[in-house]
Amino acid sequence: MPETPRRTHRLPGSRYGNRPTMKDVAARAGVGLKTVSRVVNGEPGVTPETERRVQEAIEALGFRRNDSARVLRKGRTSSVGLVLEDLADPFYGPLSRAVEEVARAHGALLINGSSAEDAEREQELVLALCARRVDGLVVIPAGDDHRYLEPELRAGVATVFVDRPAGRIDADVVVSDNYGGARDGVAHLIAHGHRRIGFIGDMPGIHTASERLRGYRAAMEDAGIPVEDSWMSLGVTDPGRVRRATEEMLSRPDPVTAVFTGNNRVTVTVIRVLSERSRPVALVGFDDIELADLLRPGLTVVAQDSAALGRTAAERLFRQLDGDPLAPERIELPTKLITRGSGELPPAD
Amino acid sequence: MPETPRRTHRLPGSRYGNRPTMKDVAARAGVGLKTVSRVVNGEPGVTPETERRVQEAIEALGFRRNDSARVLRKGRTSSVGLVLEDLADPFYGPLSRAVEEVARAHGALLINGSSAEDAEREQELVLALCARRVDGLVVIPAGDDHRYLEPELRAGVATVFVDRPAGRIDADVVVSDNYGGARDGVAHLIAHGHRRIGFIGDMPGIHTASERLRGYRAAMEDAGIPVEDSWMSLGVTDPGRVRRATEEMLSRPDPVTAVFTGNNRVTVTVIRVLSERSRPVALVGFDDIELADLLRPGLTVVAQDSAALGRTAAERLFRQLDGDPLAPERIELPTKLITRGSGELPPAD
DNA sequence: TAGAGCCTGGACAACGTTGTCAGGGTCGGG
DNA sequence: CCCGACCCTGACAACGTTGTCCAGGCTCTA
Repeated sequence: MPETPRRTHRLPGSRYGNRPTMKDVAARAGVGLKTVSRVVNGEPGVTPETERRVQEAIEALGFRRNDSARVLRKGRTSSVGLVLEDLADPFYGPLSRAVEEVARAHGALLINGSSAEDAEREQELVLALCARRVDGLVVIPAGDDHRYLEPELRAGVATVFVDRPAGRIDADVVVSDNYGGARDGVAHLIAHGHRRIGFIGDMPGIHTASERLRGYRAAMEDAGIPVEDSWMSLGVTDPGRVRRATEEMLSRPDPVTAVFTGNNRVTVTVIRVLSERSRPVALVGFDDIELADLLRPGLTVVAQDSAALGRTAAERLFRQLDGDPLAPERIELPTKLITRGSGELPPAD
Repeated sequence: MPETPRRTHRLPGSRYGNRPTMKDVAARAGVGLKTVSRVVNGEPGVTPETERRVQEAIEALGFRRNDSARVLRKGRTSSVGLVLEDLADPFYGPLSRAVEEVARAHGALLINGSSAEDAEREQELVLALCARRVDGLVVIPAGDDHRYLEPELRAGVATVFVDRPAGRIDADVVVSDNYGGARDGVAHLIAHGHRRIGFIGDMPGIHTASERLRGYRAAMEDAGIPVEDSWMSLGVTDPGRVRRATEEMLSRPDPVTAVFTGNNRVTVTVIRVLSERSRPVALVGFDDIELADLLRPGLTVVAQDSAALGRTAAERLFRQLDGDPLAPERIELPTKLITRGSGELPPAD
């Protein structure tokens, strides 16, 4: 007695719009399934004549291999995830591109997303990427606790943090020398005769911000200059408040004669404020800015090489993936002081 | 006679680093596979007690659902691909971010890559994305023949082109009003008394470049000014050649008194050249530039809203995905003339 | 001409998940 | 007390691909 045929479980509607599968190709070419697979993957052991027939069928049907199934079988997705703060921030453009180029050289695609500086959103993104089984992760952390990544690390997801270190887990990290860069920048102002130097930066809770603040303090201390609280403005980045903070520093009885700004957003606003004033104020900013050389005076900056950050991180990632079980390491890239005028103005006392 | 047990086909080494599967979770929680699936997906029909046990096992094992398998089963990847020219170009930052935000609002991730203005690389990327079965594609085309996408379109991959139209296929496209913007920009110069106006732009093979050139010609014609060939420099974008072209226009017996630049890379170089000269030359550039207001004179530009391009394209994409079988359409977004000084300089005759 | 060995091709299981369906238990009503 | 309705749970197939293994046909040599 023949079994009653089991009802097929095909999904309703157009699954992938009903794309042809290898089975369809095989049927059309009159060969076996595996032979199609061999042709598609360029494996040896297929006669030219058979290969031609298969190619023809592929062409005719518009077949395209389904990588989801391939991934499921092979266990590798050939893709890496990049989580950064904001894709639209010009600082991250070269970084993303560098990661992409390295990934491309290793045959991998890049999936990326913006955390918008929100720890929860960062975690959500990272875990979504892990669920897709990206081979590796490059993360510019927003939060300060990454223990949620522990199971992933144990499972062998290669991970490299960039720009800021990971929180509460042991992982590779690639950062700029924020401390040294800020120290050099401030020392540069001191060398040009300044003693009352303002610092405007982000919340010290952010690693880069606190390192840069530390560099500022170190340079001042090295020069034997006691720092007054009123010279520092921390946790201030939106244009309105930066403007107010700058004006305050410049309007006191003993105004600062120079300003060191902790990141490019702050720098831009400060330039605007200073350009409205007649008395020249020296300025050195952390992070380079496009067209900085065209301003009058040219903008002196402590530049980090964001492409190098991305490239270094991605290369480290693929070394992990290539099997070396490397001990987590902290890699620090140097910054570069670029003098263009604004940092060389003498104090207007 | 008992069958000899078939050799298991487990892959060598650490597949996904041997991550736990639902089966493992089920075993540990002492429940069935499907029950775990139900808990993971928040489906109804599980008693709180059972759910608790499952959650516990998930936690203990560090289980994370494998989306590759899920995709294979469900036929939707919840991801969209974005192919652009260069992730590092500031013009594309806001565009990418906008696409990402729309995708996020629809629960999708963004996979993106740079074509580096190379048609072959564009195709390679697009097809790789199709193999991953992205639900949709946003493409800034590098090539001018997209017939290779026909099978994909038939298979139901939603596709929207941005910034430039697709070549030789019928598809949605979102572009800026390049023609109108350039015409307005040049007309603005004419209105300020200029008659000898230079144009420096990309190869007319690139759609945006030819449209902007067309706008330039139209404005000149509207004003009854015959255009001399020596005023136009086409297909020139690298700094060295732009510099030479600019200097040439300015050193002839009858030098141009104003320049219209066809994109931001060109604009930047021209600003550098002009800033070295004593005689003021008016300038209007296509594409806005950060800090354009801080230059002296401020830079007058025809600005496109790159975030709006991305947002519009992505929204259109998801409307396609939500089922409306929309007829392919061309959507044109307006540009905006922003006057800041450089375009209002009078001719120095 | 037979046997050994190679080459090509195909059958089949397995990857980890979800949809379908059926079994078993509980509860309430007749 | 029995039956049906309902709820929870799990067995099983299927998604499309690739790795393994075997069969059959061919060539080459003795």
